[in-house]
Amino acid sequence: MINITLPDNSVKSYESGVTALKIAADISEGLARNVLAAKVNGDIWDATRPINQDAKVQLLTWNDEEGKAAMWHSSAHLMAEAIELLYPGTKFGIGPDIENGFYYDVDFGSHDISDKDFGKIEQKMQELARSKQEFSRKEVSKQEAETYFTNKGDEYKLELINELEDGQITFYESGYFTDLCRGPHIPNTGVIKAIKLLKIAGAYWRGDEKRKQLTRIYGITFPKKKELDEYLLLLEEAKKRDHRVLGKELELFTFSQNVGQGLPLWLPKGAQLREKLEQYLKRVQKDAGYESVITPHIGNVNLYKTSGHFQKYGEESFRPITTPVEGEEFFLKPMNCPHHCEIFNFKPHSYKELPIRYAEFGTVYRYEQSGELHGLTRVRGFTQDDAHIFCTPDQIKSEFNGVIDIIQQIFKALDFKDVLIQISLRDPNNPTKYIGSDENWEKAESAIIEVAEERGLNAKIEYGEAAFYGPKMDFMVKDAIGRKWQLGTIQVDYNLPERFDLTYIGADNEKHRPVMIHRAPFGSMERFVAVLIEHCAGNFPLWLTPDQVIILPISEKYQEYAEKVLSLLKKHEIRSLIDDRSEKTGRKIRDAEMKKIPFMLIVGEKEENDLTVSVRKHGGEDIGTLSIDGFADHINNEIKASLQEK
RNA sequence: GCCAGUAUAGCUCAGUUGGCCAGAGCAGCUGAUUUGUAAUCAGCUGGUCGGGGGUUCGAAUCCCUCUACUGGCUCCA
Repeated sequence: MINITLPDNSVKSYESGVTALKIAADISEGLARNVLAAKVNGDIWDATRPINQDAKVQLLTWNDEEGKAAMWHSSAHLMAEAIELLYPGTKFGIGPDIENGFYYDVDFGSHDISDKDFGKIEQKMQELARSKQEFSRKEVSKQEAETYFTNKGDEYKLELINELEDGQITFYESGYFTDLCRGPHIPNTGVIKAIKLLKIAGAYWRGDEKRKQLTRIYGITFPKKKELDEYLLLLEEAKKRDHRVLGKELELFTFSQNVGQGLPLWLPKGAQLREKLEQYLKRVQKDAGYESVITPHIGNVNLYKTSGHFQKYGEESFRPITTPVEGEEFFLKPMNCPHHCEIFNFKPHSYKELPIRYAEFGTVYRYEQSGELHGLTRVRGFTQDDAHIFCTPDQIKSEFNGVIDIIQQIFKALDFKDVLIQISLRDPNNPTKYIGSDENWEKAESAIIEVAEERGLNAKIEYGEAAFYGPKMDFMVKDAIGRKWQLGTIQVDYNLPERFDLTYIGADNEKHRPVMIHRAPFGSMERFVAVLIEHCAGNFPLWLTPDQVIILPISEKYQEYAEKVLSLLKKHEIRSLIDDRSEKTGRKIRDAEMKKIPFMLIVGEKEENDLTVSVRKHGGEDIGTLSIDGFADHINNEIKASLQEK
């Protein structure tokens, strides 16, 4: 007999070999039907796997992340089985569960597959699911595993097996399909009720560009049809927040084939918004001890040879600009740092001056691969809210703190709540690929980690993700459909100070090497605005929105009064406009609502006589009638409050 | 760059298996209307069907190619 401890700490005694499924059945029949997997002493197991010793057991259902994962992973197998039946000879790569659903990488061989084939595959999956195929786990020797897939002729699985240790290999069999798999899986496919294949894409085998590209099919499944419908509706809704859609609707930015791929054109309203953001950050930075610098958009190719960027990126950049002078070449600047290094080198520096902080909204150009371009989030010409801090190694920690203050202030002001923070450190297994002394790296890495701990940041540490020149901390925010985009970044750099021979004179009257910190709280104006649009669905904070107020005269008779209101609001620095079309008020309100203008001021006879405005907020809230100055105070107080409480 | 898909008016989209001068709604323009909290009415303008090449008596529709866009992969100083 063994003791099973359940999450409520109750202990039950069972025969050795009991399964989570059996335990569930003892609690209730319904639970047994819904149990997808189980956590056994912290590991996720099949609900059907025998438990042979005392264990803590937690039953996992669709309501648990791990339960969903087991279901989706099992769905990947189900899809593979359907594909194998429909397209004999297909070879399989890997098929994991992901955040929303699953995928499987497959090599269809001579079959041509597109999304037009989804219906057929879904149908087959449906059919197989209904037959309630059970997943059976089997431990196999490396030899057996190799024999199986050699016979099957699947070189991908053989490659995976080759990297596994004998004694650790398991197969899962369901219906006609046997896969190399660690598991766990759901008891049977019967719980998979709703199936949707979502997208098809090429994916390099093992993520290696030089290897064969397999066909990746993404899908998602649910235990109820209704949940699938809800999920698809959610996706539809998310698409309405897409910054490319809203950017067009709200006239913020556009692209032109004539100008070029990935080169955004900011329309007046977008430019207005961007300027507000820039002004906001400039003020914050001034308070934080930054100095503005301005540098040109191009630089002599030798500058980038010094920085090392030419050697690393020259080939895949915009081609150099030539001049009438033989052999003279310039590069469009792909980053601002080399220019700022030259500014630092303008004169000798004392340790007493450090840290020096040079800030510039610097526009840079990078020839990104065409397939990488994406709205405003990935472009070829963009403006970084860049700054470079030159400091001593001992100042890294306090400078990091200062930059994080700025980033958090910004994210708060714009109401970004789900910010993922990543700390990228050296790969401990590959210490030679980094520049800079161990001592300095050690100092910087521990400073970053300490800062994160002291501030209680929920930061994820990634080893091996550091740049060759230094560790970094990145701030990421998700877009409407859950893609992560890096916005703020703070990077330590030991490389450029070396290459540009940057020095300062220390208290010992000797030359010392400063450390350089690159940082950009927004990341780039383009990407930040894109994510901001998706985040607020185009309903920008009042202080930021291009048009704050629209004045709606009831009829032409009140046009003059409307203009008077406009000019008074202008004096209060409130951005307003008048809808002077010969339309009914209802129509003007509707259009203003769709333009997402925060305040609508309806003016007619009453208002003109009393020198007031009737205020309607975006969304329909009626503020009532206010004097013009009263309204101006109202709006300015609202702005002040929203920026202060942050 | 790679895989798959898409491209019709400023926007959103129709356009059957190739067949007369390519359609709608919205936007725009003109006129009427003078309007009180989410669409007033009428008329009009607007497209070399992404570019180029081909097949055909005939191409928006089929084929090739280029370009751009979408979803992924890879990349991201």
